[in-house]
Amino acid sequence: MDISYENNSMIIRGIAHFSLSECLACGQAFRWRQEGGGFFGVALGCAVYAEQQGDTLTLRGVDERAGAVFIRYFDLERDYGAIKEAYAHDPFLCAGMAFAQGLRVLNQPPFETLISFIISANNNVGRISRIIGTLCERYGERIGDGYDFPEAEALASLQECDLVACGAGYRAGYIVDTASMVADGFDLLGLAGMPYLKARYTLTMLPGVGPKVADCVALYSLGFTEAFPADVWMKRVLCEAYGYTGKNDNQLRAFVDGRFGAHAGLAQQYLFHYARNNKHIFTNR
DNA sequence: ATCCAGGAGCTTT
DNA sequence: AAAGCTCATGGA
Repeated sequence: MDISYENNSMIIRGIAHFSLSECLACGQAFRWRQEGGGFFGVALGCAVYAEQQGDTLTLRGVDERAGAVFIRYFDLERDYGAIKEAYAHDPFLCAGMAFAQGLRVLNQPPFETLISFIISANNNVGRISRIIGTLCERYGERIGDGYDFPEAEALASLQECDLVACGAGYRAGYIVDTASMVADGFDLLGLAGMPYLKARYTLTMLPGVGPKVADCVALYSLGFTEAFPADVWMKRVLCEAYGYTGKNDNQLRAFVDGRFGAHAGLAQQYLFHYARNNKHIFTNR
């Protein structure tokens, strides 16, 4: 992998196992918009136009100062080839990895991830994106041609009705209350230094955050690759493709840990994307 | 019209 | 502990 900068652009050449469109359109990030041949989005305080040609990724709007955090954002320092080899014995997962060979798990800002996945509860991707977009336009900082995700303090200062007006529905109260706890000192970043299970449990102290949303935050923003967000689709996969018959959260986690191990979250991302785009393989749908 | 969506929280067995 | 009910909203 070779990194260079020119004209306020970051250019990363020689990336293997990477597809920009697969990474940005697989339900883990909600704020990138397809535009021309690439994607526009505001991330990490930069208004970015991202474009991929072969094994080269160009990020317009990212300079040397911001470069390193984007390497991490796209998870480009991780050896996905080695991880795929470790899963080569699993036929169903292999089908998923073959279906989206360039899928990676992004590392997004914790507060944005937290609020986004509180909104995701009992909701669909299209509407989740629309709600978050409205939230950013109304309460986020203007950056270039877009808006950043609002700070915790900004959301904490709102009333429930303000978030209902953004389309958040019954989750409006959860958003205000969770944002207030973060603004009031709940240490989101500190969770990354805890053992996974402790971080996961601590996250569920926040209103609107249960086991699944906690796993999304752990996986997509805190670096816990063993976290395995289990939504309705993943449960279909586990039951129908892996013979899972458990009932509660502990049983599911034990099953997943034994089956997928330390990179269960990455496996989950391949499986989720594969399942959502191949609904015909499930009987329960 | 009815069902569903990257669930969570509260109430009832 | 485990199963059941409800929650706001828009698209299919």
